[in-house]
Amino acid sequence: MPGTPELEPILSGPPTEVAPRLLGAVLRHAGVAVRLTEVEAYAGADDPGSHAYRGRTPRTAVMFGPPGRLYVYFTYGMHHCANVVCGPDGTASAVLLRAGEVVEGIDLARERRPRSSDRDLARGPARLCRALAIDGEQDGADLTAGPVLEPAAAVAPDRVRTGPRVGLRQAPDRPWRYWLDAEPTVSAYRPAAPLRRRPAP
DNA sequence: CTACCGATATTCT
DNA sequence: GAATATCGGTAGA
Repeated sequence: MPGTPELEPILSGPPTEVAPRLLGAVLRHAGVAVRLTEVEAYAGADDPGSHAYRGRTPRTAVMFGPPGRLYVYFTYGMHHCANVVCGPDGTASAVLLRAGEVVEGIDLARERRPRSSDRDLARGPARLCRALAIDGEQDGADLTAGPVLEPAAAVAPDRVRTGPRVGLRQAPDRPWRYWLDAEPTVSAYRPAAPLRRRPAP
């Protein structure tokens, strides 16, 4: 189809290079468009924080496939989160879409997240999926056809900030979270949940 | 704002 | 049995 963006140059290379390229890009699906303001890199076999670290499972199969697809997983028994699978091929690397700003279809997004402020509509990986109506149906979707990813011009390097990934106990030393400075839609940083003991009987 | 808690599929121990 | 790439509600400072 004419005008379809060419994703290959954007998604080739290690996830730590792909992630900052995705900042400012727009993901469109089901009547809503979100401009990405925060992402995280996951490097597959060498990365203890990655779902792919212990090898392929039914859940993670898409990450082991070709780049340019969406990896959607279901977690905590109720939420979906979306990643862009990137290259090089066979490495199971991906970039988690953590947050963004709704730039189109805001009324639809408000319907999908009724008690949310506009700022919070896509602030957090599961909220972003809800606003875009992304769920398990989109796992493995081609990003030039299903949910559509529209790359942005590279943002100024001094607008990109990095820090530790959110909610991970593993590999906290890798500052692989990337976000745009001074964006209100960037999600709040939360360290990994501490171990919680079962209450006494 | 921080802190806790419940919901509960998938995966691992 | 227990942890997890989370969120929304509630309670409190």
